[in-house]
Amino acid sequence: MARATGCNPETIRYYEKIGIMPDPPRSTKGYRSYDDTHVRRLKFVMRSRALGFSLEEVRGLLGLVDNRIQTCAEVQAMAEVHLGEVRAKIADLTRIERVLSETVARCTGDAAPDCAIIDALFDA
Amino acid sequence: MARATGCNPETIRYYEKIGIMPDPPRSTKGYRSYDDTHVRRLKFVMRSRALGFSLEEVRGLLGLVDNRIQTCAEVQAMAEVHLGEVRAKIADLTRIERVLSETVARCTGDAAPDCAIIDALFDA
DNA sequence: CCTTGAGCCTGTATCAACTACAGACCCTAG
DNA sequence: CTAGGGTCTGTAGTTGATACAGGCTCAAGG
Repeated sequence: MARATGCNPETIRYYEKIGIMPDPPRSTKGYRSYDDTHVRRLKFVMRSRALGFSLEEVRGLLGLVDNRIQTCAEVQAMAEVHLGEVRAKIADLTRIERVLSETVARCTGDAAPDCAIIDALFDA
Repeated sequence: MARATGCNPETIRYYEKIGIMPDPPRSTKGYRSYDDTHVRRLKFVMRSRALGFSLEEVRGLLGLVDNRIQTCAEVQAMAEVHLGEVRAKIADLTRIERVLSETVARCTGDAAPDCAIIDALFDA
């Protein structure tokens, strides 16, 4: 399954341990054997993670999936909360980017004993 | 010092433990006593952290400060590396934001048994 | 047939950057 | 004199994995 999905084997076992992935059936020697429902579920998890959902959020999404919900309103609500968080992070980082680039721009980069960046960090 | 800086006391002790802050002198009863060089240094750390520098990066900056560097080129280089990382994170999150908002927009939010978001996560 | 290398198994430790206690001590105000 | 807050040390928890250690199994090559 690691090869099929590109997911690290240890990460798959980790997902199993925390209950994101179900305990799969085992061979007589104890080896896990997966079918494509597992692969499908793992890909769902990986895509959700790639969109920045936390594992707890993924757990919530999977719970909705597993319970064969009748409306998609809950899913939409979760996605919108997450979207808000993503936008907040972008805003934070953009502010940081602005301050940092302004500060770096003030730096001459030469052999001067004073450094504008250090000064800014000390005296901002 | 926690009150003076807004930094959590346990965080200050943590910074001391990992060597970001120096071991301060102690009162006879073992209480730490700080002066304004400590406050100044802690504020430097807090500002650096607020700009997204990791503690290792902060350690590097402080090392340059402590060693009374002759040029600010090194500081500038560190800041530019960090600025690149910040910009990369913004790009990542912007991509996530786009995909997520497109997906959410496709969701009707009504009582339909199919959810566009879940489908997208399964079949993207 | 035997070895070698790869993969799998469990369980534990590690990372960043804190935060949250437990259990003890101390200090000040009412 | 006591009640509350703050401080002290040391340890454990958080998120999302990743990295072993030590052992087992399996397939291919010599």
